[in-house]
Amino acid sequence: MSRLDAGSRDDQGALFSVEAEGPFAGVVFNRPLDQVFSYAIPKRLRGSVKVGQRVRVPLGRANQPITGYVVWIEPSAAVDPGKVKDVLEVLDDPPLIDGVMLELTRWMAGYYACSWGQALDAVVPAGVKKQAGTRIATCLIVPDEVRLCRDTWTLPSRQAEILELLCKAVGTLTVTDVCRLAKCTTAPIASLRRRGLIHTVRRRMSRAPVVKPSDPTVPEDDHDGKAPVALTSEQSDVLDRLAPSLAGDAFATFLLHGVTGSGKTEVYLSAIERVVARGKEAIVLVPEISLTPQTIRRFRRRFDRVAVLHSHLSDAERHRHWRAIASGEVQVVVGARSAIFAPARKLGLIVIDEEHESTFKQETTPRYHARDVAVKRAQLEKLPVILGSATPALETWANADRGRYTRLTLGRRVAERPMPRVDIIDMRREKPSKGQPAHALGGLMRRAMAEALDDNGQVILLLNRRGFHTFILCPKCGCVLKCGACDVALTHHKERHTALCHTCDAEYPPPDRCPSCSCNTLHYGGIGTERLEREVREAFPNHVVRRMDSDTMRSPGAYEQVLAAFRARQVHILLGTQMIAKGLDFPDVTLVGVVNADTSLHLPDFRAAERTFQLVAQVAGRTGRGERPGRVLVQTYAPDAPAISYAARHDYLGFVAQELPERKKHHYPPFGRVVRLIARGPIEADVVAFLDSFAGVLRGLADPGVLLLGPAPAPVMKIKHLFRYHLQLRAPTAPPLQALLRAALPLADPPHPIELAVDVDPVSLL
DNA sequence: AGCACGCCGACT
DNA sequence: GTCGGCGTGCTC
Repeated sequence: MSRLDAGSRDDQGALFSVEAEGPFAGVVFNRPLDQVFSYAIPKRLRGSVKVGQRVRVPLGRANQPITGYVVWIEPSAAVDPGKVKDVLEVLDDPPLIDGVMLELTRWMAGYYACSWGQALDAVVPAGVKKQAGTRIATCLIVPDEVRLCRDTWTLPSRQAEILELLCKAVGTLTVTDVCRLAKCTTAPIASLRRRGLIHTVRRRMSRAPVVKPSDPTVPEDDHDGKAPVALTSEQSDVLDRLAPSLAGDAFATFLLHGVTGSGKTEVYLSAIERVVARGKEAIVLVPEISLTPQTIRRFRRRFDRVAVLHSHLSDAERHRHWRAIASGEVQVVVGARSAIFAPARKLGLIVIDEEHESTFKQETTPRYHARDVAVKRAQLEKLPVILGSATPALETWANADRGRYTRLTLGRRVAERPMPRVDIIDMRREKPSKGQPAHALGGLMRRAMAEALDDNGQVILLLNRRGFHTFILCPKCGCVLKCGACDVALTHHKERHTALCHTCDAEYPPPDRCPSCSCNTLHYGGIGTERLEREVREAFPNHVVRRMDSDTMRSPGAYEQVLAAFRARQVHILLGTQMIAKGLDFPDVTLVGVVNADTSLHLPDFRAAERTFQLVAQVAGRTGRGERPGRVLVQTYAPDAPAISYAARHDYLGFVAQELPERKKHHYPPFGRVVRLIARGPIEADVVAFLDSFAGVLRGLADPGVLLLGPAPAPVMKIKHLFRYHLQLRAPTAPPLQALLRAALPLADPPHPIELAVDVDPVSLL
């Protein structure tokens, strides 16, 4: 796009002869308007409007002022000169967005079917847009000639004092600063100003930076990530393969396939060291759940200037980090999904850890996948990107097979530690004793836990379901209690004394009568983490048990506190949802138990098997990480399901070999692309009618290679009183789908209040 | 997406 | 006669 660098030519605009006053600014908006609008730059703003800034401009018949992004500067407007309006105001200086980000967002707009302006708006954090943590202050300036001969005037004492203060101050002082320092009102300042001895400028300034005390809950005595450890031979082989890319300026994508415990992080750190040594910067994306103080410390120990972008930063903190990164003060940015848009200007490397994680996919518009955006950004900036995982997404694996990504393998754990032995427990044979409520833990699991604990080991138990009972059923009429707003079964949370909807968080008093037939024989069933915790406490009364799920981890710092206690061996059994499955590294864990491997296996989603495999393989990797060997027990009712049996053998390749043909059969990724269109609205019939008619439009426009399925009710039919229907478009490659969306979406006109969402490369089909 | 324009129904 | 319903079409 030669137009993108037109910004550098804006002062030459006068060379082009145009009838209206040029140059013009091309502006896009956070609206579904797929056009770039031209605005004239008025004389008073000549030279100060730059590409990548936000501007206020009038739009529409009412000339409503609206904020837009300048995407280029052009010598002449491509529309009727009579229609062109003036830019009203420039909002940012220096510009927020650089040329690479403009190109990246433009690609996102095309790929994810939104407008350029919507993509841009999603990339800039709210705190940056609001300029949080800054305000416009009146600064007091002493002209040099006054400063040099200030003794020549005789002034009232207050004014003399203030003038002296201003001359000696390092940096500029504001009116409020002076009032505070000189303990005076604004009156003497105003007098000085009237005499012409000082003048004022209005300037946007950051508020006094808040000094944060270091977090006392974080223990410092950690063993991991001290000085660079000696690399294993595999690690240094991998690094040798990466070396040319780390030293050069070429686009390359690497898949780092490393089994759990093989030391992927050490490879990242060493790779980053090399690009930092060249004066370049790196972005490291990790799933939000991995942004623990431990991870962060590991990076801070190796690099002086690390910016960490959590989801819990305040607007002001986020703004400060953004500015620090943009001004080159940061070597390494570590963050979750949105950190891929960090405004690093000398980027040399991008790392995506746990690249298979679905949290990299944004579930609101624009529904981008940070891994795929990362690869695009790397391509635009000509730099290497490393995608790391023990269980790569099948799409990534296929890209490596096709030669688009370079595969690097860490097949062995560090220190020659063996992979833990995994045993599958067929729960169909573990009969509960009659009349007793079902137990979460079978006899084999209990014995293994007792052995591990007796042997001074620690235990991790995974159960991917929150709550006490997971359903409430009426045996008389057969109905399952559902949320009033959603098509979702309620979960009984005993501690909170509530029946909870996990979709909309609505709380109901736990009923004792069936709402439809009024019988009082309601059956509470199913086992969640809360109930598992009680069972474990009863079975192991002499051991300390801690539960980790989003209910117990509500207060900030709770997560780290529990992990610190577990590390200090004050806790013997740690149980929880998938938040305990990933990335934890505790050397004394000798047993991992998967309480129910089947929770995600039967979901109506083509990735159900892949997810189950990943979860079991990841949690299995939490053991055998120290001197002592580890063991894994997996309870399941589907011991023959490939997802489970291959995970038990640590056999990623075997799983892939069996799963890929299944995908191929149905033209699912990686053998084709999927776009999902979701319509939602409060009246079911209207949603159906709209999606039916839009499906007709799509059929009329689609070329023969595109398969259209639906409309059908979404698996979760109703969320927050809104009925959801969807349809799927599938094609062997992306371009026909892109073309279809481009042609059809402008014709989609969902009648209010129906909304239509477009999900390109959906990660969840629920 | 907003917003104005415009063309039809029940009210001072 | 006019206030206001929301269908249509445009936005530099």
